[in-house]
Amino acid sequence: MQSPKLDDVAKLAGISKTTVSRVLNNRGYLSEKTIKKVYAAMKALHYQPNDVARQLFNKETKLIGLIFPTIANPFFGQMAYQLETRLFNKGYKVLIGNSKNDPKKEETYLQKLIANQVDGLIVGAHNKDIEEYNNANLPIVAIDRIMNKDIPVISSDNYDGGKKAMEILLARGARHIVHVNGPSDLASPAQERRRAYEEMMRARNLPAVTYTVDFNLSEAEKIKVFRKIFQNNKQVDAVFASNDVDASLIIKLAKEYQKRVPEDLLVVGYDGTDIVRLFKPELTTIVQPIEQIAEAAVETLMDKIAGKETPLKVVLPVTVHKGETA
Amino acid sequence: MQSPKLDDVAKLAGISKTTVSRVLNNRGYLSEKTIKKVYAAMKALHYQPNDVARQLFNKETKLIGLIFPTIANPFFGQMAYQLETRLFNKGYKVLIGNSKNDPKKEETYLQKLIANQVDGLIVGAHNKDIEEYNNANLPIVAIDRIMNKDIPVISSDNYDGGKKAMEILLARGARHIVHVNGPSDLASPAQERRRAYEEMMRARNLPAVTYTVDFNLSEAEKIKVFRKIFQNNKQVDAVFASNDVDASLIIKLAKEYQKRVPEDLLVVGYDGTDIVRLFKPELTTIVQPIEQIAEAAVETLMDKIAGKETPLKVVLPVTVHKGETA
DNA sequence: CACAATATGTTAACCGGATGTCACAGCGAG
DNA sequence: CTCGCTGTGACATCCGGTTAACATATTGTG
Repeated sequence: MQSPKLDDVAKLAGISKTTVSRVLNNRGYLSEKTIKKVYAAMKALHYQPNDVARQLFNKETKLIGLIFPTIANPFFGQMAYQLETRLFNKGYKVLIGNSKNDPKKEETYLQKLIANQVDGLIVGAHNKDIEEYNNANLPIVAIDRIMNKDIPVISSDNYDGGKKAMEILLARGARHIVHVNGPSDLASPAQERRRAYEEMMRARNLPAVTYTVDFNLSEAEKIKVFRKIFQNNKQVDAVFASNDVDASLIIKLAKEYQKRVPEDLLVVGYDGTDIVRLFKPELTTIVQPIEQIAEAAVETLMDKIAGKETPLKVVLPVTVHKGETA
Repeated sequence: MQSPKLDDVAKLAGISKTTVSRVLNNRGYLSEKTIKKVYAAMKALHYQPNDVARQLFNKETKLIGLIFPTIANPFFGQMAYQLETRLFNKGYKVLIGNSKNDPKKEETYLQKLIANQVDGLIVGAHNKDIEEYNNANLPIVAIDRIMNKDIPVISSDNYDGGKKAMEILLARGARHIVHVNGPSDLASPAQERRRAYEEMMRARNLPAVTYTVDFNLSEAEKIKVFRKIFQNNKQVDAVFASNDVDASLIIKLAKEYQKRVPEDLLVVGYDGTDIVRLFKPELTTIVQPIEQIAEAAVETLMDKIAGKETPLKVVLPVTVHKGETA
């Protein structure tokens, strides 16, 4: 009851294994008659070539590994979807790993993917100090994360995103603006938003207050941090959040502290996925060009796999989704 | 510059290939000394065993294929995340495929996954008439989709979900309730919601009006259908939607037709993902127990892989998230 | 000292398919 | 008739690791 092999097909078609392989791979001289016989036999047996055997011989798996914090988050979910679609069109399959909360998981994932001989890797996970990437003799592309000098980083224009968010808030008269960002020791281009925030505050002689939440924190833990925003900054009149999930949590919390949005508190989010724009159109947010990022990541990875030179940095423009929260 | 092999490790450790393999697989008699030597050599060479070669010999890949319409949708994104997490803990990797809009893509995906020798499959895609599943001599579990008599279906209690939604709407005095569901020729347990809807309407001598939208339709196409709800049912005072995305679209449209939610129009959604409850807490929705579904799907699949008998149907309870839209 | 248990090596087959080399038959063209 | 192209087969080797069979060397134990 086990699956048929090349030999079985050959026998049924009354020809040799070699010729069947020739048909499958379109090599050498072949007559119409044999080709038809082979396909008929394959159909009759429901023959599916064993890719594992091919992969071993060809040293190419047509597999790409994806490592993200969690595809349950709409930003990464949408990103993974876009990447998968594009990779599929190029004949690749996608092995996905969620590393959230767990550098160890990221590490074992990386090992497993390498062991599984993936042809390349696209990484958007948020953990620190993963040594293995350096020894991974493998085409890698990073999304919104700086890994090492050899790995290309695809990201949106985080500085401009920060600037745009701040311009909106300042134009609406906010002065006590609080910023939320990831840990500053995590090398991520998202730190550029912080730079934009701090520079623009400083230029106006306003105090810059940045709260740090690790992306991997649980909702409860994040809320703990966000409470401090309200408790320690009575005058706060605006928040520039590092993503839309955080922005939503902050808006939820605002009610508890008797702050109406947007009357008493302006909020700008970040990411602007389709899902947020559908579910929470009132949220003003900086929209990352997910499709373009995915496109650039795949193209860059394909180039690396092909052995071509690639830019080490691709920066794509952001846009603004104007809602009512700012 | 290519990756080291078992033989290289053996040479460096000054022992034979066989012994290294023994160390790796923990078989036969081994001395502490050799074990250490082997690990030292592996570390020195950055040796990673080639799983493809192992897979070929063992006829087991530790790969599970996932086929969903699109993980960009929060329901499937969260589901995929939960599945992946559980499968990872059991030593499996996950190959993911988004089949949206495209029966052909589902078919080629299925073929590719089979060719890649996945050990099992979890399918939640929404296409019709995919023959290949029948010949796929492979452990398969379906989520919210009826495939054939041999494939177990994991789903939430759709009839009860429909009933709960209707009870909410009827209790709030709605009488002209419109239902949105998937195509009735698609064999899905979600049709049970429609049955609950129609039975409860009929029991009250109310006209049952069900609109059909294929899950795979684009937003623009869906909106076209939803407009008809308002155009053809001037008296409509409630909508029971088949998912939260559709519910959101309908709420958006309601404004255009001068219907306030919930004063003029009640809306109940379906799925109740974490993301919706965060971004749109005001939406009343039937919450599917995603974690439990994922758990049951993985357990069932593991049993099938182990050759055990499994139930052909697992039904899990739904709950209600009470917002303000109904 | 003999015997069993422990530790390691050698060799070869195997997983399923790809590929290169030879051999050989049929057939049309020159 | 011979050359060269077309079509097919037989065989061996390779990909990288696993495993069974068998041999051998080193210990420890009664």
